Amino acid sequence: MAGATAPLLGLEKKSLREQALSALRTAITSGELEPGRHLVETELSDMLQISRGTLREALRQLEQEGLLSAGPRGRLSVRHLDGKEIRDIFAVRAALESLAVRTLCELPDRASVITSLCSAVDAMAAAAEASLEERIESDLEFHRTLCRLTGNETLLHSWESLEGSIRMSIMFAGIERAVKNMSVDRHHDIVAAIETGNATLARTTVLEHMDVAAANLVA
Amino acid sequence: MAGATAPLLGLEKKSLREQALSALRTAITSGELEPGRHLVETELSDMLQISRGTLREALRQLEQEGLLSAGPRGRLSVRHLDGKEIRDIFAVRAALESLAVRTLCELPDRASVITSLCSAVDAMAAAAEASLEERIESDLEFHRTLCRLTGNETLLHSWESLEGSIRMSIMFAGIERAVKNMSVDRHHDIVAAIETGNATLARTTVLEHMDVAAANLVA
DNA sequence: AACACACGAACTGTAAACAGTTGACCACTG
DNA sequence: CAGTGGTCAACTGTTTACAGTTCGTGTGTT
Repeated sequence: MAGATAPLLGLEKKSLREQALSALRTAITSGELEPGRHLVETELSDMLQISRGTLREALRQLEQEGLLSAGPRGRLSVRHLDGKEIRDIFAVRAALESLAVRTLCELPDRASVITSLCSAVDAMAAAAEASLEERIESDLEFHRTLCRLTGNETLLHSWESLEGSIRMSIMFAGIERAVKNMSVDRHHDIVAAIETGNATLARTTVLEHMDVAAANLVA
Repeated sequence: MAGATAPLLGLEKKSLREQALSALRTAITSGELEPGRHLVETELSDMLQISRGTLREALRQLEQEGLLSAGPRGRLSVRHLDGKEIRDIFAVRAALESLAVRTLCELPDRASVITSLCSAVDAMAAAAEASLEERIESDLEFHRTLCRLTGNETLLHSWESLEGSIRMSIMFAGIERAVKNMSVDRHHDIVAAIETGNATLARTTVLEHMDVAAANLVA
């Protein structure tokens, strides 16, 4: 997804490392691996049916994504988030997304951008009655799209580096609380603000959205 | 540096992986490994005197830091930056540091923060006549301190993830150009803005600083 | 009963070997 | 001479084995 090879054919053969990465990410952000839990390399490599070397590469990546925290002797454990950290994460997220909308506002032709964003909002609306997980996915997809459309690869990459932490925040706070932030209207406001081209307005809208989201999560 | 073990004693025994990481980072950001160059694992592991397994862990991290880009079949090469990417990187950096100063402005007791920042500026002043490399270091140290003092670990981590890219930008543009941004006055302005507690002013000061910096680099 | 020491299990750090795939070079053929 | 098929070397993905370190545990002594 990051700097991936173009899948010329629909077939995309993922390496074992990537499979392990996805599996672990899911396990952590779903709470299957509870926060604070100590991870034993041999245990995991047995569980995932891969060798330790391969596993360690994946663990390094998760560590950098902030899903794991390193203990005294290189011992890894699932990161534990408290309220302050969640607020911190959302503050950084707000800064990034605020840059995103500002950039989008300054774009010469916003028409195609608006179109893409609208379809993302529509996807959210369509998922409104779906499972909680799917609603979260469509919400994150909207915000990721916000970053992607800027064409700023660094911005997108930074946001994606934060995505794991965001998911952990949601998991930690409980999905029910998180879904309160998924209002379609609220997201439509963001798109509308971008459409006007008023960077200040767009920025304010995003910052408020994030403030509310963080407040809902830690409340 | 990131989530490192507390070095209870001054002695910090770095693992081979961390040593390799530093060595590679230095080699890349110094231009010793020129942009676009293909990296061969066996070659590097020979050069660094470490095994491939250990090396690969370090490479994953560098990849995530944006210093390496992945080619067709997992082949890594040193990332090549163009003008747009440099501007993009500095836009993200600006967003992060702007959050930093805003946070610092809202801090209850800014006195100790100001003290720390002043000593960082003093360090820059002291290095004003030193080598170009040292001036760059003290400059980056100042900005890193900005993020660290907020107490927002996520912010600091995000900034550090970007640090490699920032160094590459500097290298790519040529150190001589980069040093133009190192004016002590300019940094003192930032500290002064924080001292007033005026978040808007502080933010503006940082954004301008970054704009100028990016402009100098790609000019 | 408390302390000291030694043994042992559990893990991480590191190295070396194996397997599979791709791309290039070269000979052979129409 | 162009095109084709095949062999070979280079690299990455992955696994297995080994070394070193730390922490707990149990035993023996005072």
